[in-house]
Amino acid sequence: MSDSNIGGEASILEERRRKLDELREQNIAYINNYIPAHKANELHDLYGHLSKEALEDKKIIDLSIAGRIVLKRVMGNASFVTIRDGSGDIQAYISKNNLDPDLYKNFKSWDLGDIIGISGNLFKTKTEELTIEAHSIVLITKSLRPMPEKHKGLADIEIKYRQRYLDLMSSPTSKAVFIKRSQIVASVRSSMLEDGFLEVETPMMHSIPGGAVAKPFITQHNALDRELFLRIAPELHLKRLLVGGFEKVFEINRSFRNEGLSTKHNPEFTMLEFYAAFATFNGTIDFTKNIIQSASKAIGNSAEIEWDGDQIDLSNFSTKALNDLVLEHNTELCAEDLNNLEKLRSYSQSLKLPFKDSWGVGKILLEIFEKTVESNLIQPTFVTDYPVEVSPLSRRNNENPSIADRFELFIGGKEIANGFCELNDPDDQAARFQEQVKAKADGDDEAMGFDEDYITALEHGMPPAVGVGIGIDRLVMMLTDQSSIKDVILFPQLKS
RNA sequence: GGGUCGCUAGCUCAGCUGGUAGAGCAGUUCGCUUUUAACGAAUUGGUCACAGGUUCGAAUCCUGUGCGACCCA
Repeated sequence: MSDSNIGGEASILEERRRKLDELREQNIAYINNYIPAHKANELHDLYGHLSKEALEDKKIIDLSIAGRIVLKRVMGNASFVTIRDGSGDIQAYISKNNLDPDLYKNFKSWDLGDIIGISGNLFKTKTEELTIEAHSIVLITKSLRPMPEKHKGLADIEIKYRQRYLDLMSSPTSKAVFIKRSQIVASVRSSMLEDGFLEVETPMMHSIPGGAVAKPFITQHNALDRELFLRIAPELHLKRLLVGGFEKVFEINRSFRNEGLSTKHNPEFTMLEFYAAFATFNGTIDFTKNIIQSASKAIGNSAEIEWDGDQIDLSNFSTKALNDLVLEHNTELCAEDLNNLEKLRSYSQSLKLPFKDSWGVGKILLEIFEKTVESNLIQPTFVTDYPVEVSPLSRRNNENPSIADRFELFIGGKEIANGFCELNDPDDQAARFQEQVKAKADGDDEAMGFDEDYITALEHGMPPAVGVGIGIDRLVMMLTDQSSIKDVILFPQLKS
């Protein structure tokens, strides 16, 4: 023990190592053959409702559980410990009377964080708490480092993310979010499968980044001596599958975008994308709504949820055209202004929006929409009639070729889904790629490249189709009332 | 990139207009056989993020750096 730090961190660790050394000497360190027969919550579910007397009459004996000591109350010759396993917490009563006296003495030196096994009988204390009366106990895994503070838990947000296991072991509410995330993904997946979609996996390493407007990560394939890009979206590969004859496909997996970190953006994030041939635009809007409602139900939410202080009614989705919303939230503009480039330019400058000479009416309109409308769309709203200019992969509307058959879903002021009728005219698609290439040359590093192979695929004929992308991380944030994406991703990207 | 706030014991946090560092938890020791953040007694533990400056004297005031959080772009 170092003289300079008696009682400090070093001595805390040394004290626990000393205890471990004793276990090693007795050959009982890190034992590997303890298989508990029960889980904490299973016992609560089966017996929690019984009264103290009824439980005594039932004589529930020979139970065993294993988990981490999270609370410990020693009273001379008897003690209570709270054990946390994968399912939850349960209390155990450990009395010297029921154990070898030396074992009880050893038990008193066991620490918070140690993983132990307990077997015995079930009873209720005089305050009616379900408790295991221990007849044998065993220290399964010694913990050499102290757990987070037992009342307040982890306050250091960086440790919470970098050492997520500490957060999970000490915060049941944090753990619950990730359980719900899993249930949401499972629900989304079963919505897709039940509707006859085929789950597929397409490449994450692309030769040409495409399918979205974003900066890619660049990586290097050594043997091929070639640059590759981490995908920014799976879209173009999924649509190649429509050409191949799969009519309903989906993928739930990671995409990567090389942008800053924020409470709403993680560089790697999870998306659902699905494509259905011969589907209708309105039917797809309806299906998207159902996916979200089912996922919310799957984690036990009611129709009304709270997100970031907003009350959101998930039973009521509305549909509005983008132009109507822009007019509604910008009373200085009239309908004719929305086709007037000069008017829109001066208006967007008055809002101090970014601006480029190359931008047409559509792009400026979208900037105005994002600035003045988006954050107001608290209740679920499908926004339709997007400009073609900002929808390089969408089919043109039959009546109005300057708008796309496209929708975006906003809830809580945030974009949750993006869907559109897919462009399957290879010549139109080639022209749109050409415009993207030009924008890239003009310095737009988010613009797409020209994907010749994809054009070839379209030339073979892609059936008319509708496709949708749903940001799973944001969906989980919404359904679990989290305001930071870092709280729904187990190991979020952090600075440095 | 700009602004605001933070960094004190292993953990969670106090520490006022400058006077030389505190509590709770955890640890250690003792007592206690139905506790509930168990309790009671004692005790250990600090390069006050780092580097300068002002001052007789700096955790505290000033400057810079690092790390982090939030807001804005």
